[in-house]
Amino acid sequence: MQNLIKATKALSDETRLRILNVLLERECCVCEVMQALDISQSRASRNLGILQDAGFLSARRDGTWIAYSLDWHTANKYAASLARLFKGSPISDEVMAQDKERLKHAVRK
Amino acid sequence: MQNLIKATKALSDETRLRILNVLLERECCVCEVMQALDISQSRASRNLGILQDAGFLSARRDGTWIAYSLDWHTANKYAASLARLFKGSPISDEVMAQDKERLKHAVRK
DNA sequence: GCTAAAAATGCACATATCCGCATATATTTT
DNA sequence: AAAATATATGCGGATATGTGCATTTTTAGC
Repeated sequence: MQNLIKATKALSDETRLRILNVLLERECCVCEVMQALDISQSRASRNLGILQDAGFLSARRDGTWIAYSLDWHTANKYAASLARLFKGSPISDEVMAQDKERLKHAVRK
Repeated sequence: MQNLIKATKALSDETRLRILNVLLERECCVCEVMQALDISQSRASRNLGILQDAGFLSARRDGTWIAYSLDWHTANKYAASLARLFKGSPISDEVMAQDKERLKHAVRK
């Protein structure tokens, strides 16, 4: 039950849904998430951490960067189901659209 | 997006998951939920209200009682998907099992 | 209308959550 | 090893959430 609570709690936040939305496009490092969502570094990092802890994301180091991506084979089966649900019916929303647009121009600088 | 947040927030609480668990068995009034979960009246009522507001439950008056049940045709499509997910892989858990056991002996008194 | 029973709600309190700011940690490059 | 860059985290403050207690609201039966 705690796995499910952790997964749904992770999804019940606008910032984190927006992060999932951009990660659905492609893997991102913290600095790209910052740029796409136009939020602070600590905010991006913390929320990525929460999503990872809940089982939604996997991370791999890529040089100086840490690339986060959706984890479709997570140990948390609830996170897996929820992520597939999210992927299946992505949110059409002005904010989400803007995030994706900014993501196109996000760079690892 | 707010609908999804409301739905996942509603699910991210142990009490409310336990309520859904017993409602998966059969429709219940507040006093039956109280007994099944062994919680206070206000706690049962409030959490039923939150689940209803999020689109998971429908309520109908039945005499003195108000019978709550899972709403499979809710307007909140996210709640609908999540409820089906929950139904599809119910939580096997000692607490949940106890709740269902107590539900058997719950009465409208 | 009055009483009894079920359910909802105002209030107060404890705890949890989210964020910005500043700082710490980790990795690469020189 | 020092500097630069990316990421993580401790801390404090504002807000949100969950609950119990007491009270109010709603309905049924008389």
